[in-house]
Amino acid sequence: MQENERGARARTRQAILTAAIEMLGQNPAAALSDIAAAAEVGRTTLHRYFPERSDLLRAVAAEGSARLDGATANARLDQGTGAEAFLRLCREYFDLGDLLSLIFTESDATPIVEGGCDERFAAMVDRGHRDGTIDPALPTGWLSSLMWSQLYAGWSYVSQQGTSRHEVLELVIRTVDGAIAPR
Amino acid sequence: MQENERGARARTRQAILTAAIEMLGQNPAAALSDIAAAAEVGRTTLHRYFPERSDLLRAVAAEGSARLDGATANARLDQGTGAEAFLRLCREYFDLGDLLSLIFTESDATPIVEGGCDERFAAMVDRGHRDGTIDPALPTGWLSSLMWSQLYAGWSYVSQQGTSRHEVLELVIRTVDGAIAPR
DNA sequence: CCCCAGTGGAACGCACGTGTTCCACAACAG
DNA sequence: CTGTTGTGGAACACGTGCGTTCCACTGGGG
Repeated sequence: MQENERGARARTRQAILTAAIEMLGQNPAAALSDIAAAAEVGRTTLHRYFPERSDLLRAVAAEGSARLDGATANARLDQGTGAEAFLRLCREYFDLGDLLSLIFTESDATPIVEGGCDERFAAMVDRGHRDGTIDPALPTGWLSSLMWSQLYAGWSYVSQQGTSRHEVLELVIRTVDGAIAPR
Repeated sequence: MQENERGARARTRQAILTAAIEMLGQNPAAALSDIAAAAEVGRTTLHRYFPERSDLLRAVAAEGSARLDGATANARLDQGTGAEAFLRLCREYFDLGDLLSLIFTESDATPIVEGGCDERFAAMVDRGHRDGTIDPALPTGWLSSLMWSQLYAGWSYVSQQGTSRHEVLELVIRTVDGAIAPR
């Protein structure tokens, strides 16, 4: 949003956004006072940056979309076989961390993931169907659901169990790999 | 709960419970007035059966556990190979319908699924690990997370997309089958 | 017929989250 | 030192969900 902010203001705004992503991921109905406390700022300060709850939600969605776009770009979806790109994307998205809960839980307005599946994602799946590395019986939409649910399950597994982040990522990759492979 | 209820009372209680499972699955913070409306009863009547919200939540959890136990029993986890039993369980659980959302969303108190994984589930996984039908690299806890996340993704897919219930179930089975198979 | 269990609408007090205003304090640049 | 900037506490009004009480209506069984 405000690109011209510097120093303290930019830092405070970012702290609030980060705390909001964490808290809203755990509970989409989190109170503003809880988000303010998590960001270690007063509720008054939060309202100074985001006058209404909807303003904060919009900023969180924008921040989420930006992080998501960055991760998608890092995955270089147009390189290698379809399945290779798919697994690379999973690895990149897994690093989104707290944001995964938020993306997966988004039943509300201002969606982070654009509806109808990203076109780069669809192109990657098509390539995988054609080069024989992705099971042609699995439609694009289901592959998207599959990926997000596995990523969310993995992230929850990290948060709840004591297993290390890297170890769980390998579990996710292994099961996704098996799930999308042709028979 | 009240086993001695008959006729109208039992019917009303069941209607409220069914509506509560549906509404709470869509939104865990659903208002009691919305649940009452979904059950086509007055809010007063709802309070007459479940004085406090926590009473309703406990009854919903009990009802959910009962349905879950029934489905688990139907799956005959001790028959066939580990993987066969695993997929049978997925088919049975998929029929839980609305309840899947509720089970997967339960971040609150009164959990429906007992913590630490059901012992029958663990025994089935162990058998699958030994008979070579379930990838030994996948621990029991992860297989549980995997199953629930796939079932939830499938159920959401049915609710959102126009795909038929049976068709989606086959997608779930296919991906789960590939995910748990040894390499 | 009357009784009564079951129901539901209306209204109230309460708790909580939200959005707002006002004021006090600390850090820092002039 | 003085004014500006960023902050946060206190208090208020408002809306909403919750839990309660009271009363009127309906339908079936005695």
